[in-house]
This record gives sequence, structure tokens and C-alpha cells, in this order.
Amino acid sequence: MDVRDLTIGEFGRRTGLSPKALRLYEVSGLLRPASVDPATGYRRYNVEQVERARRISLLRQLDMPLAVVAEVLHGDDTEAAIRLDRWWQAQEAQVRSRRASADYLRAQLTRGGPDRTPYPVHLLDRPRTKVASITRDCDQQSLVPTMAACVDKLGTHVRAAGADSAGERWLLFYGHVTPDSEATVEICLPFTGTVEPTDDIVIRIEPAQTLAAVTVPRKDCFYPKIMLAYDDVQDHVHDKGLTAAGVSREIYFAEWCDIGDDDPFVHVAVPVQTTMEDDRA
Amino acid sequence: MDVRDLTIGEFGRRTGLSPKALRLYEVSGLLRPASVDPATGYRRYNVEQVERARRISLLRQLDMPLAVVAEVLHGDDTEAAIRLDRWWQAQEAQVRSRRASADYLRAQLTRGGPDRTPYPVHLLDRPRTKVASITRDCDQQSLVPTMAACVDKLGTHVRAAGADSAGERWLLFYGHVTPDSEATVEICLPFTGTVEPTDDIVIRIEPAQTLAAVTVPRKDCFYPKIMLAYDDVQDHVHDKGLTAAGVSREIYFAEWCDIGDDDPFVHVAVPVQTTMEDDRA
DNA sequence: TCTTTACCTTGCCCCTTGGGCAGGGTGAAG
DNA sequence: CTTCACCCTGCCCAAGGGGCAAGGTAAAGA
Repeated sequence: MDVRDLTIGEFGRRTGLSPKALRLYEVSGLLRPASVDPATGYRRYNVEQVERARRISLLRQLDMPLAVVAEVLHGDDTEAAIRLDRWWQAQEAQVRSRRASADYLRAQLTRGGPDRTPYPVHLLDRPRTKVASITRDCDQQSLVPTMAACVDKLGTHVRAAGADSAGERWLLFYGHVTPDSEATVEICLPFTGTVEPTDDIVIRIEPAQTLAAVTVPRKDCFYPKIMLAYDDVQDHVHDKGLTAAGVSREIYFAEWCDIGDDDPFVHVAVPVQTTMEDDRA
Repeated sequence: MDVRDLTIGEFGRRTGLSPKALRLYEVSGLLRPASVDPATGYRRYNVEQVERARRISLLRQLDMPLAVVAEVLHGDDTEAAIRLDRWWQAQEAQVRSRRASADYLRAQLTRGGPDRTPYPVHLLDRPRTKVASITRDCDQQSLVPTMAACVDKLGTHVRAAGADSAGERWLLFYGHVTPDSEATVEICLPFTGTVEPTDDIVIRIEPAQTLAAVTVPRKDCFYPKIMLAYDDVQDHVHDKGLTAAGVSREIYFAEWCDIGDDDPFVHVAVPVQTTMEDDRA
């Protein structure tokens, strides 16, 4: 019990951490006192521990979870800096995404609510189609880069096999993709010809089906505005008494850089049951 | 029970909210179902409620607390936009502050820890001084603007009374001021002459005292780096067996715009007991 | 030596925003 | 009539502490 040891209160004052927090960090193993008096239970902290405690305090002020703090501070300082940087960049990305949502909602509120003409819903008859696809879990932030990477990979693979892809690519949603929650998506590239599957790439048949769809111009293709397109499709399906017969999807049929802001860029669609299918059933 | 009503699951799918969340929002009064079947307890939501629910969903994705959501969404859309904007600006300010902390910590980690020469601690004998002061609660973000505003107000008042202020101004800390926690601070302007108090402004005597102080150059005067100055003062007080005799303070004696980055700008100090005071006691 | 006072201890409940599960009721379709 | 997808309530759990109660302790003053 060095004279230079500090009581929990003194240590807390030096590091900006409350005694309560320090006790919690002891239990979780993040920061154990240098010694604990076995008779009284008094915790004694060493002055050398001030440095680590202060780092913990700073990281907590960034709202970093304790588990991440432990992970970041583990090991070498240089690595710690790298891990901190990675985590902080993720936070910045989250803020950018939230900023976009806030901007969108503010615009909607100042425009005086949803006084918009709904997208016209049309029915698309799609033929039976062979597709190469990759399935991934991702959130809204990583959706665009993920899709770009997968389309690239699929295109390379399909062309390498001597097959033709028509320029369309689909995105199938097996759950809600939001900035905060991941969901499974399937990126599909339709093609004609013969292609072998790989570890990643599945070759399968998308059956002939009728889609209730709206066509969205390029300028509306950002989260969360594109959600309105889904609403219009769902409203239409609901109002007409139709039944959804599959997961919702986005069918991209144009190239972002080849078209203008108002030009149609994507179909937002959901398969619906048709009477023909009812007859068959 | 309109046919256009939706079950909780359907409503949740349309709005991106889970049934669990919707039940919670009912309890908290944020979003009540259009009707509840008294026999079965089944909730029915109206299509008109989709709009509000979707706004709630977006705001929650910004990590806005439910209480704030309720407050923001209350009343007129235009006002809602303003309240949203205000809240979001506060978030942005918080992010800027955290970014600075992250930058600071990263720099410290990559520099290989705290290999720095401590600030030299000196003892300052301060005479008995008359001060005009304003007391405020604020956090780290609002500290600089708050201090600027108060100094301005104090200076105007003192000069209007025909008294002289010497150019120094002090900041007394009655708690820990961090980006996340408020504390009480007192902004003091020493003067000579006679000044009347106002509702805000207190006129009082700061007794003669000895301060353990370090002098910090302008370039180090930012959070959290300036905390190192407090550490050095505290370490010195502790090592020399001195006893703190008051709250810690910052004594600004130069003008930010008149000096260079390396020029001394502020004393970071804490009063200590002297033998003279011991004799008197 | 006794008392005061400021600290320290453990333990318990509280906050928020849901997720997950158990146990049981319901509505519609086959 | 069964099946199956929904729906209900109620309970426990998470993180990161805040706050309070009941009781032990260290140091200083009388």
C-alpha cells in the first residue's frame, strides 16, 4: 500500500470518473484497482493507472461502449490509435447517414407534409429468367457499395463464362434495410447462356411473375425518400385487394451516369398473385 | 372498425416499426392505435396514422429519445421542422466536440503516450481583490461562448459604474465541466472602484491567497488538452504535501488575438493553504 | 480519548428502448 | 375441424450508470 496510492474518490477526481463508474469498471475488468484492502474492501488506485483511466474517460465521452473501450485499449498504443480511428470513422458515417435523414424529414415538414403525387403503379409481366446472384447481409450505409461490388463480380463471372447479361440488375430485400438494422439482400444479374455457380454465386431461376411496380427517377433514389415508392406499391396492392407473392425488390435498368436526374432509373416492385397463378393452384 | 384499418403487424411493416415498439408507443402516448377491440385487445391502426408513425420511425433512426420525439412532433409541421433543426444542430455540435476529443486521443496514442514535459508549477501570491462575477451552469461546448458573453456583460457594467478592470478575467469551476456533463462556473472580473450588484452580477471579495499555478500557452488552451495542466497542478499539490484551499480556476491575462500560439495565455491554478494561514487558524 | 465528518463499502431499485420468450387467445383458410 | 399465422399480456434482459439506505472507517479536532 504505497503512499502514492489514491482512494477511489481522489482517483475519480483526477480522472473525471465517478466512484460508481470505477466500481463498475472493476467488475467488468476494464480497470482494476492496484490493491483492495481485504479487511475493509477499500480500493486503492496507483498513480500509474491515472493515464489509462483518463483514456477510458475520454473514450466514454465519445459514447463508446465499455466492451469496445476494452477492445480498443487492449495492447499496443499504435494499434489502439488505429482501432480508435476505425471506430470513429464508423461513427462519422453514421452521422452522415443521419444527417441525410434529418435533412429529408425537415424538407418534408417544411413542404407541409406529404402533398405529393404518388408514383403511378403499373403491372409488369416478367418472364421466367435465369439469374446469377450473390446474397449478403448489409445495412443501408453499405448497400450501394455492396451492390456495386457484387454486380461487378457477377458481371465478370457471367462474361467470363461467355454468357450475356442484359444490363439489368436486381436487388431483392429479405428484410428491412435501414441505417441501423441489417437485413439480407440478394443481388441478381439476369443472363442468357450457361454459367457455373461458385462458392459465392448462385445460379437459379426466377419464375415468371407479375410485379406491381413504380418507376422512380434517379433524383429520388436515396434513402429514405425511396421508401415512398415502396409505400405507393404497398398501398396499391392493398387497395386493389391483391396479395403479395414474394419479397420486394428494386430493378435497375439504367446506368446512373448515362441519364439525367429526372430520367427513370429503377423499378420498385413486389410480385403479386395473378388469377392465372390462382387457376394453376 | 374500418376495412382500411391495419393490424399491428401490417402497420409495423408499413412504417418500419416493430409491434413491440408500437405497443410501447401506445403506453407512452406517442402513438395510440385508432381503436382497440375490447374483447380481444387487438389493436387497429388507421392508414392516416402511417404518416406520423413513419416520422417517428425516422426520428428514432436519428437516435432521438422518445420524449423528444413527442415534443418535436407536437403541433404544427413548420414548428416541428424548427424543433428538429434545433435538436439536430445540437447533435452536430456534440459530434464536433467528440471529434476533437478523438483527434486529441489519437494524437496522444500515436505519439506513444504521455511523453511530455510537465508544465512548471509556480506559486502565485494573489492580493485581496474585489470582483464582479456571474455564476452559470454550462458544459464544455458552451463554456467559451458563455464566458465571452459574461465577460462582456461584466465589463460593460463595471465600466458604466466608472470603475476600472485590469484586463484579467477568471473562471472558477465548482464541478467537472466535460462535453457531457454540466457544472457550475463563476466568471469573475476583478476591478478597482465601486460597482453595484445587479440581479445577475454579484460583487464580492476574493481573499488574498496563494495559488499553485501553471501557465499555459495559447495553443494548448483547448479541451481536453488543457486538462493536462490541471493534472500537473494537482500532482504538484499532492507531491509537496500541500492542501487545496478552494476550487480550481483559470486566470486569463492576455487577449487571444493579440498574442501568438506559443505565448502564455492563462494560468491554470488552485488555491493552497500556506503556513501563514495555518498560523492564523 | 471521544466525537465529528468526510469517505468508503455493498446492495437494491431506477432510468431508456426495446428484444426475446412463455403461455394462451383469435381469425381465416383449407 | 384443424392448421397456421397473428395477436395478447407479462416477465426477464441489456448498458452505464444515478441515487439512496444501512453500515464501516480514517483522520482531525476538542
